[in-house]
Amino acid sequence: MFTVTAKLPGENNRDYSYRVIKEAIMALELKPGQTISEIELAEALQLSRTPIREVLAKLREEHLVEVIPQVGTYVSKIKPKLIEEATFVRITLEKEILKLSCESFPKEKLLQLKGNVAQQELLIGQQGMERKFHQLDKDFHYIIFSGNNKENAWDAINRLSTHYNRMRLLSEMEHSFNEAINQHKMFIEIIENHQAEKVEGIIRQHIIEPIKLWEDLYKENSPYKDFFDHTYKMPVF
Amino acid sequence: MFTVTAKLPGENNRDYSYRVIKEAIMALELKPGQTISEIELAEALQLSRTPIREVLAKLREEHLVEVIPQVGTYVSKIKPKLIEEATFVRITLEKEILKLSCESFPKEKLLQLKGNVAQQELLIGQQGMERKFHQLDKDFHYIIFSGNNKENAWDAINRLSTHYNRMRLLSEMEHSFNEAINQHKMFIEIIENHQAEKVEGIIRQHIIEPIKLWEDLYKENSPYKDFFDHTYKMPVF
DNA sequence: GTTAGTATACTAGTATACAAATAGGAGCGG
DNA sequence: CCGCTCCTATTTGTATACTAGTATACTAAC
Repeated sequence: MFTVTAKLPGENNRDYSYRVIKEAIMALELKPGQTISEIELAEALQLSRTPIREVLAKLREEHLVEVIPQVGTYVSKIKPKLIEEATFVRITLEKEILKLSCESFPKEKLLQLKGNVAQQELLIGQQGMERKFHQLDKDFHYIIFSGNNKENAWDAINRLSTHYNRMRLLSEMEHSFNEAINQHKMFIEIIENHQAEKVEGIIRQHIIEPIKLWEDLYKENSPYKDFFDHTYKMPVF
Repeated sequence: MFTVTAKLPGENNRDYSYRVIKEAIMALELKPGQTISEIELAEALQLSRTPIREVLAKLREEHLVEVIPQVGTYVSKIKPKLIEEATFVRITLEKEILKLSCESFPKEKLLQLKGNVAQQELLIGQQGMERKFHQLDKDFHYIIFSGNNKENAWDAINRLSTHYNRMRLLSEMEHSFNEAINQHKMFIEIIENHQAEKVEGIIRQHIIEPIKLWEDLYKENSPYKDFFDHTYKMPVF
């Protein structure tokens, strides 16, 4: 049904199944709109329904599944409205965080940023490294927030970005991530040289770029058409 | 143990217990640091542990309870770091939303805002109306976000504001909310007259004002001292 | 008196049995 | 052939029994 990785040490069954199921949804292995029953999941993970139910409750909070009582559970289709709101929140908060970083930023975190980008560059030209790159990308932005002591703010963004990130995966499967890496380098430059005036432009670009072509994925003749919830109007960027 | 209100129609046991337990925590009826066992809660609500467990998992996500396996469940103490992050996120996002509102805002929502403020004014001078006022206050800000189609952004703020809001309740139990009502009126004025340049000041004031005196609550000789988690450093405003 | 070991009671984690509600199809009457 | 009714299979919702880890109070040895 989906990739079941090994249970990590110190992980209880709930945390374990949360990790595995969420990864499957975010990697589009469990497809938007697909039916998933509690029993199916429990059997796939060799567990009882109890921990699975608690995981589904959590995923429902993140808009990743929808539960209809006595009927079934579905993977949420990608909703344009949630993409738009995530975009708004990310741009607004990340702009402010980057400006703060221009005033002061811990040296140690700056080193972490550089190390992270170095790892990103190692992936250039390789195939099938999308998931690895996405993890590094998320780490990169988390480091910036953490350098400003705003870890929970990043968590809030992350929870709201589930639909944005799934769409981004679709749109990047056919594109390279060179551009994103260059932008990350510019982030570091801006922080190091205190160029707060450059923040506005680069942030907007960095966040909107990956989803600019999303109309192609959304429209009638796209193979991914059914992944989207068409009951919501498509916002314009 | 705590106030158990009646079950609303169409509410399943999980939604019901979530509402009741969260209200009790947010109203400080269940005190920060207090132990609450699943069995206790189940008995108080006349339910089994299953729905209670799912509620506790949800509340843990919102940083409202902490679960230590095989030991117990506690109401989270108020953490300065979470207050600071909530303040940052609220100021940043709400500033941007109010600026957007200056460009355009639905007439119908503007009427809702005015109706809401009218209700707030009816509470002036009355005692014990803190909870009612807080509900109206939350509604007021929600209406603004909803007028910009950013309902989920508000939800994200709200989830992050659980510690901010509990502290605010403490600090307002001895103060009036006249000032807040006046600020709400100014919000409406700003939107109606497109005075984007006034946004910055009023937002900062509105969000920081209620927690300015919080050092009094936090320090050694305060009766509420134990409500706070002193392992975190206190940020400065 | 102090300390190490042990029994016990309490906790959350998990599995399972049962209830309630819905959807879909078989069967029947028109 | 169409439409209605009822039954059944399947789903999530709930309750309960069991497992395993933890803290604590008690006991016995030093």
